[in-house]
Amino acid sequence: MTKNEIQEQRMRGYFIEATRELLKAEGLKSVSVRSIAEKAGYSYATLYNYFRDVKELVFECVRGFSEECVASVVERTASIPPGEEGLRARLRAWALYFAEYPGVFELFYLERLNDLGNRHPSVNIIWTLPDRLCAADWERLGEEGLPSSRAHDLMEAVKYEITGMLLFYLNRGKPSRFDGFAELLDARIAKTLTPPHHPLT
Amino acid sequence: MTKNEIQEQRMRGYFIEATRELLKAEGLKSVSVRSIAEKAGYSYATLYNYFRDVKELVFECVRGFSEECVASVVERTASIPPGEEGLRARLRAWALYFAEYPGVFELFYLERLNDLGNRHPSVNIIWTLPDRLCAADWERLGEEGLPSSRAHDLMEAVKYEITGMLLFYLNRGKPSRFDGFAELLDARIAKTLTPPHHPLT
DNA sequence: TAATAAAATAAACGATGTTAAATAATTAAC
DNA sequence: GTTAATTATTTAACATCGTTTATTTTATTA
Repeated sequence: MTKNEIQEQRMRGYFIEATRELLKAEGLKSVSVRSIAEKAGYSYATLYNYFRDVKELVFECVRGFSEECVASVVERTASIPPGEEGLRARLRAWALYFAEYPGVFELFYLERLNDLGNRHPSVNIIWTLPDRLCAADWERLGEEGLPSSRAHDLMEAVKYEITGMLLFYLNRGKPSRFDGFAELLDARIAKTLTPPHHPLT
Repeated sequence: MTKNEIQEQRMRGYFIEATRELLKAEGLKSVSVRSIAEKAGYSYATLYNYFRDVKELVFECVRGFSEECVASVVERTASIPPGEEGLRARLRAWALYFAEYPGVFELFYLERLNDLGNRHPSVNIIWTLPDRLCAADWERLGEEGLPSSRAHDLMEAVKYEITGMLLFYLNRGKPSRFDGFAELLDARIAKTLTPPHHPLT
């Protein structure tokens, strides 16, 4: 890495860090090219020497937040060994990270990235985040006899379901308080992972 | 209704209809107080004589779209009697309405309504839409012996799950094409409503 | 018809993202 | 080490946005 590249990466880092702080503390609504530049200590026009536009900058934060989320989940569930209980706990911790930082949820799932195209790397980071968190749990359940196709189905179901719950809770106030959300979250994870043996008809 | 109230309702209707058309055709990004007013044939300042702000106007469209969605689902599934098959078909048609009109999805689930508060009537219209669509199906399944608590759980699961799927498909390009989404939708509805008798461990 | 009330609009404000021109800082050449 | 060229940064400007205030037009009433 040449001298100029080091400096360039440093400058990008200043802007990215400023954006991260704004996103975490106040959410997307308070992230503007001017507020970022002020926090970074530069003029807002300087930003355009290091990022194509403000959307590129904002989505540069995805990787960092995903790593932070992984760290949060690992720390909160370190004592729980791989398996069914670990799976539930890690899915729960994954969801609670977004409930704690709604601005990160906005960035991951709500913010449009029209022109960046949907092949942007951040989309895959977001999509595969829960899979990475629970890989060991599914592996263990596989060793215990769970077919991998069934594992895949369950993971898909619970991923979509929790994302939908977060959407309603954070964006539509359903449920209105955190307590209600946490309760609902636990109940739904349990029921989806171990559905009762009771056919519809 | 007095003469003035009639005129006021008419004026509100002009703006609401203009907003509806913009939303359906081009999505939220092209909805602005100026574009609405131009389509309605008035100055943009006139809008503020009939709506507190543009968010109030935009959310006034929710009821109309929800009725349109109901009509679409009813029409597409009229021949299917209440029961398990009807349930699947109506949930599918509900999701496909949003896949067809991504702008309506944005309005229903993505657009913030910070200041309007989360007790706004549109939130309940949105939340209960699938319940109203499938009420007869659940009723029939109840008559056939399905416990209402189980029905409630399944409906909750499938509502969150489909919303999550729509979020990923419309906002993150997962899956990238409609075919993939429709296929995934059918598969997930079927699997969630009739999970296999196979415990995790 | 003239005075008054109401409705519609034009003008303006502050904030947004972005670009072009102008200044400051750094590097290269001598 | 001073000057010229290049690069980095900033100021100024533009178009667009939501909203408010002042002004003009339209309708109603005396």
